[in-house]
Parts: sequence; C-alpha cells; structure tokens
Amino acid sequence: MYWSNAFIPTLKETPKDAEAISHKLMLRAGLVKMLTAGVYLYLPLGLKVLNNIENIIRDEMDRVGANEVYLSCLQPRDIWLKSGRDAQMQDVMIKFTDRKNRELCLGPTHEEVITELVKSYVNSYKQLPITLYQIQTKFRDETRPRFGLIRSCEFIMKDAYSFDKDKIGLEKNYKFMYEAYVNIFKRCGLDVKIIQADPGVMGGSVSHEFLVPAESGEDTVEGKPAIEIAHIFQLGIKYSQALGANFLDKDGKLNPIIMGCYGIGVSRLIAAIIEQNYDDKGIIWPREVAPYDILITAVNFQDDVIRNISQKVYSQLKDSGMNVLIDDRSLPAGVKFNDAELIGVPIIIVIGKKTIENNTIEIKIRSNGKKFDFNVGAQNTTSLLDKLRELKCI
RNA sequence: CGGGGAGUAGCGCAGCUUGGUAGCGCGUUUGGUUCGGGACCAAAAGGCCAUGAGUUCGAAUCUCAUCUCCCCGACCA
Repeated sequence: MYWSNAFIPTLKETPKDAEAISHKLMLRAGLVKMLTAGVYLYLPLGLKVLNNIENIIRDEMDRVGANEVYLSCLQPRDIWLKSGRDAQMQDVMIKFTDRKNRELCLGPTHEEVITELVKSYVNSYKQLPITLYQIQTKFRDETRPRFGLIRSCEFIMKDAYSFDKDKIGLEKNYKFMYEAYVNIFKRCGLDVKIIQADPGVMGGSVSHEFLVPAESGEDTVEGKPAIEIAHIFQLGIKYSQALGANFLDKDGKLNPIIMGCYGIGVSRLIAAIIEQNYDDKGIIWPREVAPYDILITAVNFQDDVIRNISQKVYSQLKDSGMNVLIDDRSLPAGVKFNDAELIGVPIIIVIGKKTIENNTIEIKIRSNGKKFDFNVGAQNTTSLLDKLRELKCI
C-alpha cells in the first residue's frame, strides 16, 4: 500500500478527550474514531490489527477443535426470561420493540442463544462433546464507558461454549481452552496474569480471569491496576437446565448438558496490547498483530534514484509475501519519521540520502531502535529478506 | 446515578473577571525555496463562539435551563 493512497489520519496533537495512554495513541495513530461516548469506528489501521488478533484467535480455536459460528446481535427477550437473567441484566441490556411489538434486545452476551441452538440439534451423548465459538459484537448500556476501547458500549468479543456429557469432559475442554488462551495472548505480545475468579452473575463453579497489568486497568492484581481481557467459566448446568437443553445418556436417562463458556474481549485486547507496548514516540506493535510487517520510509520520494530503489524494494518485499506500507508522501523527513514511529510498524526501512551516497538502505527495528545498513548494490549477494531473517525480524 | 472539569476553525488553545460583533499555533489551499527528525517566504480559504430562553442600545463574555464530552466514585460477562 502506498501511504498517499491510504487512509491513515495521524494526529500531531493528542485530542483532549483522551486520558488513557492506549486511547491517546489509538486516536493519534488513526486506528479508531469516537462516534459518541462508548462507540468507536475502526479505521483501516485499527481494523487490520483487529483482523490480525481475530485470526490468531481462529487459529488457536481451530487447534483445540472449536467450531466457528456467527450468532445474531438481535435477540428475543423471552429467552432471557426463561434463563432468569432478564432481571439481572436489564440495566445493561439495550431493549426495544419492533413494529409488531415483538420484544427484542441487542445481545449483551450469548449463553441463552447458544443454549437454544444446541438444544435444537443435540439430543444424544453420542453428539457430545462439542465446542462452538463466535467473534461477535456485544452491546452493553454501560453507565460510564471510558478509556476508549477498554470499556465501550459496543464491543467485539470472542465467546466460546463447550458442551459435555460429564464433568470430566468439561474439565478437559476447560483445560484446552485455558491453554489456547495462554497461546493467544503470548502471540499478541502480552504479559498476562491469570487468577482464580468469582463466577458472579455467570454462574458455575470454577472460573479464571486473564489480566493484563496496565496503568489504565480497572481491576487489580497484586496491587497493580489491570485490564481484564478474558474470563473463562465452568458453568455446569445452569443454562442447560433453565432452557431445557438435555441429552439421553448411555442408560437412556435424560440429563442436562454440561457447559463451559470462554470469553475474550477482542476489541479491548487492542487497547491492552498498546498499554503494554509503547514508548514516548508511539505504539510498538508485536509482530503478529502489526497492521503492516514493514514500512518503507522514502525520504524525498521525488528524487528519481530514491523513488526507483524504494519501488524496487517495495515490490521485492511484497512478492515475497510481506505486508508492506511505503511512505511516498511529499512531507519533511521529520514528519515521516515521527509518523513511522507513531503507527508502530515493527520494521522501518529508510531510503534516502545515504542510499544515494553509499548505495545502502537503513533497517530500523521499532522495538529497540537499532539500525542496520544494508547494501543494495549488485555485488551484494545476500537478499534483503535473508538479512531481515538474520536480524530475526521476520 | 452522585461529585468535579470542559464545549470558541480540522486539531490544540487564548479571549470571558472589567459586554463593543473573534484571535494564536499547527493543519489545509496556491506559488516558490527546501528535503535524514514536525523547515522557510508570500498570498488565501475556513467560525450561528454546543443549544435555547433571558438581561442589555449591544452578549463568546452576564443570568437561567438543556445537551454533549472527559475525570473520580458507585456499577460492571
């Protein structure tokens, strides 16, 4: 992608509405835009990061045999009355009626819907276990949305649900999911603390919370504020019993399906990753979630030599499968360097004066600021790709 | 929902105490010089001063009400 064609509206100054560091950087780097309190629009860079996170999640879910589904945002109120959570959830639920006077809500969570779904297809122990998950928008009428994506009224969650015929099966699935979560957060570049938690309104017995220590956190671990990015629960039979999701066991007896549920705050993860990966210049994306693998900063793109080499390096990297952004804008070098550091692409390749003088391009590592010169002359037999591999940046 | 702060150009802000019809920096447009860390010169565009009702000859400025945003608390799968 050529930056001159890209929609990356970076800001020099921090909008005054932002307080949390992740919020400030998300606005300045042009990741998101606030529409109204607690409601955000994802701009191209933010969406790319979101998609990368989602794909890491899909990959790890697939590894533990979870099936992706896509349930609805719109839900009928009556399933909430049946589960008994209508009263408990009514403050956060966004409710309304349609023109036929049907009572609906925008789903704040999906235990009820998924239980109805599984109930309608599963009736034998032979169909169990099964695990389903979705990446879906949730709606909650928060009293005080805050800190950008950390607490918003419309947010993206990955919610998984396991269905088992016995407790041993549940424990096994719970363990798989727990390990999948550890992998997901590691790949997202996060340092996570896991604690035993109170199941609260979700019900069930065993529960763990995944917390990311950060200044803008609302929870606490070991005294330090932290952001809750995930919560998993061994639900048991709370929902299956309330909604009548039963199966016939080997002896022909009817039993409620044993459930677990596993949530990750996907949009909140973007904020959490930034909270743990930034410096005074901007964001430092961990490799797997970065919106681009490499940014080519062409200082003075109007210069023929610089432009030719920049375009050559660009197509070479693109052809080898790299996701590359090239800064071809006619702006002072300082602006381009600052933008490069602000948006946090892991590798910055600078092509400029030195390229003309010494036939070298500069490879800068965003995370540690280290710089390496690379000769682009015909006599150099090492490819740029090999050099990047040698530097362990791809 | 309680307490505090704030709404003036795209962004950041000044002006308000002591009313006289709006200004600065950045950004934007045009032309030129620049080109390795937010560069310079010249010209220009852009505002119902959040909204409504008062007070006054006259309101961004004073009064009252409303809306919105931010922070602290309460609440929070």
